[in-house]
Amino acid sequence: MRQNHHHKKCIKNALRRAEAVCREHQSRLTPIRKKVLELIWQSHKPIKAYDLLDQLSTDGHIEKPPTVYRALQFLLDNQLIHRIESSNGYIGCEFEHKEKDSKFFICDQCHEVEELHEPKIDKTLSETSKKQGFIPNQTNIEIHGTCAKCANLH
Amino acid sequence: MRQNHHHKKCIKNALRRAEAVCREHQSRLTPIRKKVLELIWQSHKPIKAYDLLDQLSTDGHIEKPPTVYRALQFLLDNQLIHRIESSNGYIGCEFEHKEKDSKFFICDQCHEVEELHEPKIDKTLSETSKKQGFIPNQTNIEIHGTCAKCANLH
DNA sequence: TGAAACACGTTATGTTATAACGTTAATATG
DNA sequence: CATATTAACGTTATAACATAACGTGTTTCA
Repeated sequence: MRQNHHHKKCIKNALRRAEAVCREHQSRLTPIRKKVLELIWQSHKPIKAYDLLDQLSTDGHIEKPPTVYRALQFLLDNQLIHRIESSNGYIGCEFEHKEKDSKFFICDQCHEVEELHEPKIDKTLSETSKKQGFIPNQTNIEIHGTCAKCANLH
Repeated sequence: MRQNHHHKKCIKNALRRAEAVCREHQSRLTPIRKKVLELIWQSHKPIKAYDLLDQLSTDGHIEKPPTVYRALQFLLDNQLIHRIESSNGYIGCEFEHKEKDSKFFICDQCHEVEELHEPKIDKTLSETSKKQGFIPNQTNIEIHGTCAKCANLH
């Protein structure tokens, strides 16, 4: 797991933030939504919709796709998770953003994902947009490669 | 169409480049691959695999998915096209790159896509990667928004 | 000319996602 | 508090995107 951090804290933080956001937006963190968010936060690797579906299902009851896709949409809309386009996966959002941008380093060895926030990048991109007369609404950056940890293992 | 350019020239250029690349790589621009590349270059909007499939099919003969996906894979491998991850579409590659990176402005109004090449961005991203100890292999940037032309129409 | 590699045909299936409509639960309003 | 309204969820079906696996034809080249 990335840099020995206290992962339970991550989950707790995520839930706490989710509750705050929902309070603010006057929306509801229902049991399904909460459960999906927790499952996503089990790791820093993207998880797929159908894997979530499996984990939501029990012997007694198999959840159907719309259940999980609706929860995912809710969490996306509230900026609590991100979608990784290049792998159809979903990952917890590490920061509070105003913008809906998502910017990641994605390790192709261990599959961990790290969100990046580097004002310089935002600035450069926004300059380039301006130069072209393009009005950006949502920026996605997905950088595939090898993370520091995997690189150090050779 | 973007800035009244000579679109037939685009297609011709693309084909010419494809032939050169294939010669260089000792690979073959077969009729199917060529046809797919031409279809992709019919516009500067991403086209989807199954739309290509429809266009490849005739009254007499319906092409099957592997046909088009194989051609797409070939063109991707040879950096003649890019995949737009956020819309499952394919678009002609406007520049000769060494890197497999793909960076786009995507207009959500008219759906035209413009490839961006801005060394400053590359530089900033590579600095940020270095700082994190991340070794990038492939970078995808997809900036959704409104293009200059659509913005000027209000 | 025949072996090897490459490209394509074909069938089947896997994976990802949404439409549409009915039911239940939460919230707001008189 | 009753009931209207909206939000959330259940359920069925199907759409949209993509690949596995295996057979056949074509090209290349020794």
